[in-house]
Amino acid sequence: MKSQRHSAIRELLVKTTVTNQDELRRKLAGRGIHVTQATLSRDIRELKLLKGPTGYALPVLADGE
Amino acid sequence: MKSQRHSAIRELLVKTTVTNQDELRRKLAGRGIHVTQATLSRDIRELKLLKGPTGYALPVLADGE
DNA sequence: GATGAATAAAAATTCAAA
DNA sequence: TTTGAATTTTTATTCATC
Repeated sequence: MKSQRHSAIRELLVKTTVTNQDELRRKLAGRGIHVTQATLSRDIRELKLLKGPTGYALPVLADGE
Repeated sequence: MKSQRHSAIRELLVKTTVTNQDELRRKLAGRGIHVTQATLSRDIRELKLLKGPTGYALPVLADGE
């Protein structure tokens, strides 16, 4: 289910460093969530993640977002 | 000169939206600064730019950075 | 609508070379 | 030490399928 995967991604990002989508894929797989890179690319867009020098990060959201 | 190009990049980012490195390259070229994608990839790292849903953005820097 | 496989596009890196 | 050309790697998209 997508919403659970999104939650798992958020958690991973606050707890660990995620450098690229394949690393994210492997970390999710370690939690039993198996998806492909294409799906993670879409998730990253939907979650509005930022990619910076140290990897992916959660955005600061305005009220209501 | 790299430092001037970095300044130009910062200016472009606050004034315009830059979606990808080739667009950045073209906008810099419009200012007379001609470099390749490889150079811009390095600049982006050096400037610690973030890439988000709307394009590249300047980072919020801590004091002293 | 959500996903994967394949592909295209974008970005990072390597390897000269100045 | 900075850069470009070529290459590799990573990410986004397309095109089916469920």
